[in-house]
Amino acid sequence: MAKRPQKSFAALFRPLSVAGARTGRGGHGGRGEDNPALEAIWNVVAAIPRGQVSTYGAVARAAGLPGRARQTGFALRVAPEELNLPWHRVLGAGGRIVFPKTSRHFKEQARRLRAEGVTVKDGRVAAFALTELEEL
DNA sequence: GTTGTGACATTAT
DNA sequence: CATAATGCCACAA
Repeated sequence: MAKRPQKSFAALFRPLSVAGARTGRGGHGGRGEDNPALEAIWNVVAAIPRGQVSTYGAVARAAGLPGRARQTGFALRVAPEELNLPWHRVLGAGGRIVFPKTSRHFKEQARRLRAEGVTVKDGRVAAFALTELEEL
């Protein structure tokens, strides 16, 4: 049966030249993904313990980027799967999933969270599952 | 260099 | 609780 290729999340978005996310800081022969901000965010996200969830704002703050919650989303969007980042452990404010309920990501994220031991109800997770990420 | 958009947050209505 | 508006900052065209 020919089922749809079902591309991965990142594949669906296809940010195009994402690899060159570097803000054109060219110069000295460096590699592309040298964005400290992205790396910091990835680092924080990867540091989220299993069974716990965090929010974009908290991750951004833990990454050293207070007030840049959106950048957290951007970082995850361009995050290569090779990093195996638990993006599903990152939710919106109040532990609310930012994806539309009818979206594929929503179900996938909820499904994964359940697998982690987190109770998801109506696109929300138990508040006690939220972590402050006191990174540093 | 300007405009528009975004895997958000917060506050107001 | 839902929607609207505003803020905030970075990236893309």
